[in-house]
Formats: sequence, structure tokens, C-alpha cells
Amino acid sequence: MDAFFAAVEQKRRPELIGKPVIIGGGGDPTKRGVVSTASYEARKFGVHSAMPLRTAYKLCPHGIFLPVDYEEYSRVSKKVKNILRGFSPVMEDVGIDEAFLDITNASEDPEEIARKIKERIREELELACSIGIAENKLLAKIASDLQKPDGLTIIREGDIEKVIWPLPVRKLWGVGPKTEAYLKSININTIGELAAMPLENLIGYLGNSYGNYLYEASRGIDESPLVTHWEPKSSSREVTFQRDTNDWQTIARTLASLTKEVTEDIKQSRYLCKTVTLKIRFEDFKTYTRARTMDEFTDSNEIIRKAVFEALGKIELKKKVRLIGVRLSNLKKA
DNA sequence: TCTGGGGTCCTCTTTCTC
DNA sequence: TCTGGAGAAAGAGGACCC
Repeated sequence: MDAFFAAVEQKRRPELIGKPVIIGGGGDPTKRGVVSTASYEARKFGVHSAMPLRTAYKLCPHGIFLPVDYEEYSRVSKKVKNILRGFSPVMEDVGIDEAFLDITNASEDPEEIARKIKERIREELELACSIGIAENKLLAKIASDLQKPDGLTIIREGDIEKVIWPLPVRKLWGVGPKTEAYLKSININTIGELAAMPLENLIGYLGNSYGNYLYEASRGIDESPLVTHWEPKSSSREVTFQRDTNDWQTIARTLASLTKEVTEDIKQSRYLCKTVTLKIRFEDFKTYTRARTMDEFTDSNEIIRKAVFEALGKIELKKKVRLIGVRLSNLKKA
């Protein structure tokens, strides 16, 4: 979906159409938080997702800042996914605003299917999306990104050299800022340059698993199947304080309430956990985690809270705390 | 002065168990 | 009772995704 959160807001408040809309945090650009989504009008000012709200405000002071309304976006997301499932039951969810659809067994022309999907989403939900068509997920994802917004891009078997190789390595799924910078340092900037690197060298530079992955990905090879069902592996809650704090009461109270929330979450979805992990980030942004595995699987708030505070005891609180969080893992269906 | 929140997966190290 | 090794499990951190 194109600028999904912003588009949903513009749909329910048409007066926002054509304006720079910035969704993030609590919607107050003077407070801590980052941009979740910026409308294309706001992107013209250099605003993009993951940017601190305060920075976005400096770049675009006349922008309309709104809080994230996750429930509303989830509702709309479900409608989008239902439309998709009507075209093929084999669908993989990729977060709230993306999905893969396997249309291998469809009788209709893929491009025609894509046009119909775009049309239905536009007519029923008044939203724009970008679709990529290719023989595997890796290439379809790259394709969907090539002509945003409101795009429809097909990558065919013979297109790898012409279409994929000139692209920067960052366009490959799994290559983030760190890997991009590292590859740049060894003079690899494009996917084609990556593809020119012998497998042994890649493994030497990046390890066995990642080296092999990039070797194949740079050639457009991806055999991974669509994942239509999966079980959660962990559940977590964390908050960044509006001001860094060294007040024990505040820290303890916050930790207790986060623990209660995340315990409610797993209870609701009928899971038990065995491992709790405390996460703490100090004012200097140094982040630590301390884990504690319990003797039994549990969803008891008291037992989990006890383990969380045990974990907290393993960390020296000498600096002010910026963020605190709790993760429950080692999950098992109740 | 700034850097969210909810996840997954991978790698390396430490600890436990036999 | 002490020592050591192997393999599994747990713990910690980091990179990446939306």
C-alpha cells in the first residue's frame, strides 16, 4: 500500500488530501517519537519514515502531524487482505500494508489480475497500491518498489541484468544500512557488482549463510515458499520515556505495567512463555538485555513480574534510563 | 541534540548437563 | 572428589523488516 497510514487518514478526513501529512508517535512533533508514514506531499520536504518527529517538524513545520491509530489501519488492512485472498488463497502477510500472492495456478494473465486488484482496492477502499509481478518473492518485492506510487511493474526472466543489476545493493531484501556501508567500503555499490563477486569471496566477507544468500539474491534466485501460516515466537512491550529518568519509582512502576500488558497479550492469544527478557536503554543510547528462563511455562503475571525484576537486578542503574521493555519468548500454545 | 515499537533471524559466548 | 570434553540450551548483541 502506498503511504498507507497517511492515505487512510486522508480518506477519513478528505480535507487532508494534497497536504503534507505525517503520522508518528502521539502526533506531537515536540515530543519523542519517529515518523511512521509521511504522505508524498510531506516526502517532498525530505520527511521519511524512521525520522525523529522533531526533525520532521524542522523540515516541514506546516505539516499536519497525527498520532498512529493502529486499530483503524488494521481494520482497513484486513479489508485489503480480503480482497487479495479473493484472487488467490495462497497469501503471505508481510506486516500491515504488504503481502505476497501466489498466482501460479491462476488461469488469467498476471498483469490483468494485478490491474483488477488495483481497481478493486481503489474502488472499494479509495486507496492506491503498487504491485510487482515476478517469478519469485525477491523479485516481486523489488518490482513493487520500482514505480511507486500507484505502480505496476513486471520483471521477466530475462530482465535480471538489465533491470536488477544497475540497482543499488540496498534494494535487495536483507541489505540494510550496515551492509550497504560495508559493501561500499569494498567497492560494491550495485547488485550487478555484487553478482560479479565470486561466492568464496562473499562468504569470506559476510559469513556462510549471508554470503550464500547474497550470491543467489544478486542473481535473482529465490526459491523461498510463501509462508501462509506461522506461530508467534515472542511478544513484547517497550516504551521510551519522554525525559530520561533515574527515578526508581517511575522505572519500577513502568516495568510492572509493561509486564502486565505483555502478559495480557499472550494470555489473550492463549500462549504460555518460559523466558522473559528485560531491555533497557540508557541516556547514552547504550542498550542492554538480560534474560531469565523460568522452570515452567506460565502466563502468571506475578511469576513473570518476579522474573522481570530479577533480570533488572542484573543491571547496574548508574545512568539515566531512556527506554525500558519486556519481551516474553519460548512460547507454547496454552 | 537526535535516534519508536513490534517483531524475526543469525552469530558468538557462556552455562549447564552428562 | 576432581577434571575435562562434547553437545545442548541459554544468554547477549546486532542487523534487518514493516
